[in-house]
Amino acid sequence: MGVIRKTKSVETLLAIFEQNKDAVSAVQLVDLLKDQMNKTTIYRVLERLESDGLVHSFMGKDGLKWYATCHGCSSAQHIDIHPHFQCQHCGKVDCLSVDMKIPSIPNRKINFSQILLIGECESCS
Amino acid sequence: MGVIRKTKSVETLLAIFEQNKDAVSAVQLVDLLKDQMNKTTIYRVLERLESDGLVHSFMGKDGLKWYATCHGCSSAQHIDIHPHFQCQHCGKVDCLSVDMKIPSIPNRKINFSQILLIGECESCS
DNA sequence: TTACTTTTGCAACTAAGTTGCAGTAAGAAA
DNA sequence: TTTCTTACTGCAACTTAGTTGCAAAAGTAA
Ligand SMILES: [Mn+2]
Ligand SMILES: [Mn+2]
Ligand SMILES: [Zn+2]
Ligand SMILES: [Zn+2]
Repeated sequence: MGVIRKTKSVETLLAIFEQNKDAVSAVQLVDLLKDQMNKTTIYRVLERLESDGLVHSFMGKDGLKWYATCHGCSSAQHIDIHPHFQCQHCGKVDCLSVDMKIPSIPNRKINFSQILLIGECESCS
Repeated sequence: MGVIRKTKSVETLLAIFEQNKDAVSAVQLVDLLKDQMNKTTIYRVLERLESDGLVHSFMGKDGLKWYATCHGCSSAQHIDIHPHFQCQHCGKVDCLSVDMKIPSIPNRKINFSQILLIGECESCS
Protein backbone atom coordinates (compact mmCIF):
# COMPACT_ATOMS: atom_id res chain seq x y z
CA MET A 1 0.00 0.00 0.00
CA GLY A 2 1.32 3.40 -0.98
CA VAL A 3 0.99 6.97 0.24
CA ILE A 4 -2.50 8.16 1.00
CA ARG A 5 -1.92 11.31 3.04
CA LYS A 6 0.51 14.12 2.25
CA THR A 7 2.16 14.23 5.64
CA LYS A 8 5.14 16.28 6.70
CA SER A 9 7.37 13.20 6.60
CA VAL A 10 6.34 12.38 3.07
CA GLU A 11 6.94 15.95 1.92
CA THR A 12 10.33 16.08 3.59
CA LEU A 13 11.53 12.87 1.99
CA LEU A 14 10.15 13.73 -1.43
CA ALA A 15 11.92 17.10 -1.27
CA ILE A 16 15.21 15.35 -0.56
CA PHE A 17 14.80 13.07 -3.56
CA GLU A 18 13.81 15.94 -5.81
CA GLN A 19 16.90 17.98 -5.12
CA ASN A 20 19.22 14.98 -5.11
CA LYS A 21 20.63 13.49 -8.27
CA ASP A 22 22.54 10.76 -6.48
CA ALA A 23 21.08 7.81 -4.67
CA VAL A 24 20.72 8.05 -0.90
CA SER A 25 21.02 5.22 1.58
CA ALA A 26 18.41 4.63 4.24
CA VAL A 27 21.19 5.04 6.79
CA GLN A 28 22.09 8.46 5.41
CA LEU A 29 18.47 9.52 5.59
CA VAL A 30 18.09 8.31 9.15
CA ASP A 31 21.15 10.30 10.12
CA LEU A 32 20.20 13.38 8.12
CA LEU A 33 16.69 13.51 9.55
CA LYS A 34 17.36 12.30 13.07
CA ASP A 35 16.07 15.53 14.60
CA GLN A 36 13.01 15.71 12.39
CA MET A 37 11.56 12.25 12.35
CA ASN A 38 11.84 8.78 13.75
CA LYS A 39 13.82 6.16 11.85
CA THR A 40 10.84 3.83 11.82
CA THR A 41 8.89 6.51 10.00
CA ILE A 42 11.65 6.93 7.46
CA TYR A 43 11.72 3.24 6.64
CA ARG A 44 7.96 3.15 6.41
CA VAL A 45 7.64 6.23 4.19
CA LEU A 46 10.34 4.90 1.87
CA GLU A 47 8.39 1.69 1.56
CA ARG A 48 5.26 3.59 0.57
CA LEU A 49 7.09 5.85 -1.88
CA GLU A 50 8.56 2.78 -3.52
CA SER A 51 5.27 0.99 -3.85
CA ASP A 52 3.90 4.15 -5.47
CA GLY A 53 6.68 4.09 -8.06
CA LEU A 54 8.13 7.39 -6.87
CA VAL A 55 11.44 5.90 -5.79
CA HIS A 56 13.28 2.65 -6.38
CA SER A 57 15.55 0.75 -4.03
CA PHE A 58 18.52 -1.56 -4.37
CA MET A 59 21.37 -2.99 -2.34
CA GLY A 60 24.76 -1.34 -2.24
CA LYS A 61 28.03 -3.23 -2.10
CA ASP A 62 28.01 -3.33 1.70
CA GLY A 63 24.49 -4.67 2.02
CA LEU A 64 22.89 -1.31 2.80
CA LYS A 65 19.65 -0.30 1.18
CA TRP A 66 19.77 2.64 -1.23
CA TYR A 67 16.99 4.72 -2.72
CA ALA A 68 16.67 7.06 -5.69
CA THR A 69 13.99 8.84 -7.68
CA CYS A 70 12.11 6.87 -10.31
CA HIS A 71 11.33 8.22 -13.75
CA GLY A 72 8.18 7.08 -15.44
CA CYS A 73 7.12 4.50 -12.89
CA SER A 74 3.82 4.09 -11.12
CA SER A 75 2.29 1.86 -8.50
CA ALA A 76 1.25 -0.39 -11.38
CA GLN A 77 4.70 -0.94 -12.83
CA HIS A 78 8.34 -0.24 -12.15
CA ILE A 79 9.93 0.24 -15.55
CA ASP A 80 12.88 2.46 -14.63
CA ILE A 81 15.43 -0.33 -14.12
CA HIS A 82 19.05 0.62 -14.68
CA PRO A 83 22.54 -0.13 -13.37
CA HIS A 84 24.09 1.70 -10.46
CA PHE A 85 27.63 2.77 -9.76
CA GLN A 86 29.21 2.79 -6.31
CA CYS A 87 32.59 4.30 -5.51
CA GLN A 88 34.77 1.96 -3.43
CA HIS A 89 36.46 4.95 -1.94
CA CYS A 90 33.80 7.43 -0.84
CA GLY A 91 30.84 5.03 -1.02
CA LYS A 92 28.71 7.36 -3.15
CA VAL A 93 26.14 5.78 -5.45
CA ASP A 94 24.61 7.06 -8.68
CA CYS A 95 21.99 5.83 -11.08
CA LEU A 96 23.39 5.14 -14.54
CA SER A 97 21.24 5.78 -17.57
CA VAL A 98 22.93 3.16 -19.69
CA ASP A 99 21.02 0.28 -21.11
CA MET A 100 22.48 -3.12 -20.30
CA LYS A 101 21.23 -6.17 -22.13
CA ILE A 102 20.05 -8.89 -19.85
CA PRO A 103 20.76 -12.28 -21.38
CA SER A 104 18.09 -14.91 -21.12
CA ILE A 105 19.11 -17.90 -19.06
CA PRO A 106 17.89 -21.42 -19.81
CA ASN A 107 15.28 -22.75 -17.36
CA ARG A 108 14.95 -19.50 -15.50
CA LYS A 109 12.51 -16.62 -15.77
CA ILE A 110 14.23 -13.32 -15.09
CA ASN A 111 11.95 -10.64 -13.69
CA PHE A 112 14.43 -7.88 -12.96
CA SER A 113 18.07 -7.27 -12.21
CA GLN A 114 20.33 -5.48 -9.81
CA ILE A 115 23.46 -4.39 -11.55
CA LEU A 116 26.07 -2.67 -9.43
CA LEU A 117 29.28 -1.42 -11.00
CA ILE A 118 31.98 -0.79 -8.45
CA GLY A 119 35.04 1.37 -8.86
CA GLU A 120 36.26 4.90 -8.40
CA CYS A 121 34.24 8.03 -8.96
CA GLU A 122 35.52 11.18 -10.59
CA SER A 123 36.50 12.97 -7.40
CA CYS A 124 38.22 9.92 -5.92
CA SER A 125 40.45 8.93 -8.85
CA MET B 1 45.86 -12.79 4.71
CA GLY B 2 44.77 -16.22 3.59
CA VAL B 3 44.82 -19.76 4.92
CA ILE B 4 48.06 -20.95 6.38
CA ARG B 5 47.06 -24.04 8.34
CA LYS B 6 44.86 -26.89 7.15
CA THR B 7 42.51 -26.95 10.10
CA LYS B 8 39.38 -28.98 10.52
CA SER B 9 37.21 -25.88 9.93
CA VAL B 10 38.96 -25.10 6.68
CA GLU B 11 38.60 -28.68 5.45
CA THR B 12 34.92 -28.79 6.39
CA LEU B 13 34.09 -25.60 4.54
CA LEU B 14 36.14 -26.49 1.50
CA ALA B 15 34.38 -29.86 1.33
CA ILE B 16 31.01 -28.10 1.32
CA PHE B 17 32.03 -25.85 -1.55
CA GLU B 18 33.44 -28.76 -3.52
CA GLN B 19 30.27 -30.78 -3.46
CA ASN B 20 28.00 -27.77 -3.95
CA LYS B 21 27.27 -26.35 -7.37
CA ASP B 22 25.04 -23.56 -6.02
CA ALA B 23 26.12 -20.60 -3.99
CA VAL B 24 25.71 -20.81 -0.22
CA SER B 25 24.92 -17.95 2.11
CA ALA B 26 26.92 -17.32 5.25
CA VAL B 27 23.68 -17.70 7.18
CA GLN B 28 23.07 -21.14 5.68
CA LEU B 29 26.59 -22.20 6.61
CA VAL B 30 26.21 -20.94 10.16
CA ASP B 31 23.02 -22.92 10.50
CA LEU B 32 24.35 -26.02 8.76
CA LEU B 33 27.49 -26.14 10.88
CA LYS B 34 26.11 -24.88 14.17
CA ASP B 35 27.07 -28.11 15.98
CA GLN B 36 30.51 -28.33 14.44
CA MET B 37 31.96 -24.86 14.66
CA ASN B 38 31.41 -21.38 15.95
CA LYS B 39 29.86 -18.79 13.66
CA THR B 40 32.79 -16.46 14.20
CA THR B 41 35.06 -19.16 12.86
CA ILE B 42 32.87 -19.61 9.80
CA TYR B 43 32.98 -15.93 8.95
CA ARG B 44 36.73 -15.85 9.49
CA VAL B 45 37.48 -18.95 7.44
CA LEU B 46 35.31 -17.63 4.59
CA GLU B 47 37.31 -14.42 4.66
CA ARG B 48 40.56 -16.36 4.36
CA LEU B 49 39.25 -18.63 1.60
CA GLU B 50 38.16 -15.59 -0.34
CA SER B 51 41.46 -13.79 -0.02
CA ASP B 52 43.12 -16.98 -1.28
CA GLY B 53 40.93 -16.95 -4.39
CA LEU B 54 39.26 -20.24 -3.48
CA VAL B 55 35.80 -18.73 -3.12
CA HIS B 56 34.11 -15.48 -4.11
CA SER B 57 31.42 -13.54 -2.30
CA PHE B 58 28.60 -11.24 -3.28
CA MET B 59 25.40 -9.78 -1.88
CA GLY B 60 22.06 -11.43 -2.49
CA LYS B 61 18.83 -9.54 -3.04
CA ASP B 62 18.08 -9.39 0.69
CA GLY B 63 21.47 -8.05 1.70
CA LEU B 64 22.87 -11.39 2.84
CA LYS B 65 26.37 -12.44 1.93
CA TRP B 66 26.71 -15.41 -0.42
CA TYR B 67 29.74 -17.52 -1.28
CA ALA B 68 30.63 -19.88 -4.10
CA THR B 69 33.66 -21.69 -5.45
CA CYS B 70 36.05 -19.76 -7.66
CA HIS B 71 37.51 -21.14 -10.85
CA GLY B 72 40.95 -20.03 -11.89
CA CYS B 73 41.47 -17.43 -9.19
CA SER B 74 44.34 -17.01 -6.77
CA SER B 75 45.31 -14.73 -3.94
CA ALA B 76 46.94 -12.54 -6.59
CA GLN B 77 43.85 -12.01 -8.70
CA HIS B 78 40.14 -12.69 -8.77
CA ILE B 79 39.29 -13.20 -12.43
CA ASP B 80 36.20 -15.37 -12.09
CA ILE B 81 33.61 -12.61 -12.16
CA HIS B 82 30.17 -13.54 -13.43
CA PRO B 83 26.50 -12.76 -12.88
CA HIS B 84 24.38 -14.57 -10.33
CA PHE B 85 20.78 -15.61 -10.36
CA GLN B 86 18.52 -15.58 -7.33
CA CYS B 87 15.04 -17.07 -7.21
CA GLN B 88 12.49 -14.70 -5.65
CA HIS B 89 10.52 -17.68 -4.49
CA CYS B 90 12.88 -20.16 -2.86
CA GLY B 91 15.83 -17.79 -2.46
CA LYS B 92 18.33 -20.13 -4.08
CA VAL B 93 21.33 -18.57 -5.81
CA ASP B 94 23.48 -19.88 -8.66
CA CYS B 95 26.54 -18.70 -10.48
CA LEU B 96 25.89 -18.05 -14.16
CA SER B 97 28.61 -18.72 -16.67
CA VAL B 98 27.42 -16.13 -19.12
CA ASP B 99 29.59 -13.26 -20.16
CA MET B 100 27.99 -9.85 -19.69
CA LYS B 101 29.62 -6.83 -21.25
CA ILE B 102 30.29 -4.06 -18.80
CA PRO B 103 29.90 -0.70 -20.48
CA SER B 104 32.45 1.95 -19.71
CA ILE B 105 31.03 4.97 -17.94
CA PRO B 106 32.37 8.49 -18.47
CA ASN B 107 34.41 9.87 -15.56
CA ARG B 108 34.37 6.61 -13.64
CA LYS B 109 36.81 3.76 -13.36
CA ILE B 110 35.00 0.45 -13.01
CA ASN B 111 36.94 -2.20 -11.15
CA PHE B 112 34.38 -4.95 -10.90
CA SER B 113 30.66 -5.58 -10.91
CA GLN B 114 27.96 -7.36 -9.02
CA ILE B 115 25.24 -8.48 -11.35
CA LEU B 116 22.26 -10.16 -9.79
CA LEU B 117 19.42 -11.43 -11.96
CA ILE B 118 16.26 -12.03 -10.02
CA GLY B 119 13.34 -14.19 -11.02
CA GLU B 120 12.02 -17.71 -10.78
CA CYS B 121 14.11 -20.84 -10.87
CA GLU B 122 13.17 -24.00 -12.71
CA SER B 123 11.53 -25.75 -9.78
CA CYS B 124 9.58 -22.66 -8.71
CA SER B 125 7.99 -21.71 -12.03
C1' DT C 1 58.52 -32.74 22.85
C1' DT C 2 58.98 -27.90 22.75
C1' DA C 3 58.22 -23.48 21.11
C1' DC C 4 56.02 -20.46 18.24
C1' DT C 5 52.06 -18.65 15.97
C1' DT C 6 47.79 -19.28 13.76
C1' DT C 7 43.27 -20.40 14.55
C1' DT C 8 39.18 -21.13 17.39
C1' DG C 9 35.34 -20.47 20.89
C1' DC C 10 32.98 -17.61 23.66
C1' DA C 11 30.62 -13.74 25.14
C1' DA C 12 29.66 -9.36 24.42
C1' DC C 13 28.88 -5.92 21.05
C1' DT C 14 27.35 -3.14 16.77
C1' DA C 15 24.34 -1.70 13.33
C1' DA C 16 20.43 -2.11 10.06
C1' DG C 17 16.09 -2.86 9.89
C1' DT C 18 11.38 -4.53 11.99
C1' DT C 19 7.25 -4.90 15.08
C1' DG C 20 3.41 -3.80 18.24
C1' DC C 21 0.94 -0.50 20.17
C1' DA C 22 -0.77 3.78 21.88
C1' DG C 23 -1.24 8.45 20.50
C1' DT C 24 -1.43 12.09 16.72
C1' DA C 25 -3.01 14.38 12.78
C1' DA C 26 -4.73 14.32 7.70
C1' DG C 27 -8.74 15.00 5.40
C1' DA C 28 -13.63 13.70 4.48
C1' DA C 29 -18.12 14.39 6.26
C1' DA C 30 -21.38 16.88 8.77
C1' DT D 1 -15.84 24.98 11.93
C1' DT D 2 -16.21 20.90 14.38
C1' DT D 3 -16.49 15.95 14.35
C1' DC D 4 -15.11 11.48 12.96
C1' DT D 5 -12.46 8.00 10.87
C1' DT D 6 -8.29 5.81 10.07
C1' DA D 7 -3.69 6.56 8.04
C1' DC D 8 0.40 7.73 9.92
C1' DT D 9 3.99 8.51 13.55
C1' DG D 10 6.95 7.88 17.76
C1' DC D 11 8.73 5.07 21.00
C1' DA D 12 10.73 1.21 22.99
C1' DA D 13 11.81 -3.19 22.51
C1' DC D 14 13.23 -6.69 19.40
C1' DT D 15 15.59 -9.41 15.58
C1' DT D 16 19.27 -10.73 12.86
C1' DA D 17 23.78 -10.51 10.36
C1' DG D 18 28.05 -9.76 11.16
C1' DT D 19 32.24 -8.08 14.20
C1' DT D 20 35.66 -7.69 18.09
C1' DG D 21 38.77 -8.77 21.99
C1' DC D 22 40.83 -12.03 24.43
C1' DA D 23 42.12 -16.36 26.43
C1' DA D 24 42.56 -21.20 25.22
C1' DA D 25 43.46 -24.71 21.73
C1' DA D 26 45.70 -26.79 17.92
C1' DG D 27 48.83 -26.69 13.63
C1' DT D 28 53.58 -26.95 12.24
C1' DA D 29 58.53 -26.87 12.26
C1' DA D 30 62.60 -27.67 14.89
MN1 LIG E 1 18.65 4.17 -9.74
MN1 LIG F 1 29.54 -17.03 -8.49
ZN1 LIG G 1 34.30 8.44 -4.69
ZN1 LIG H 1 13.18 -21.19 -6.72
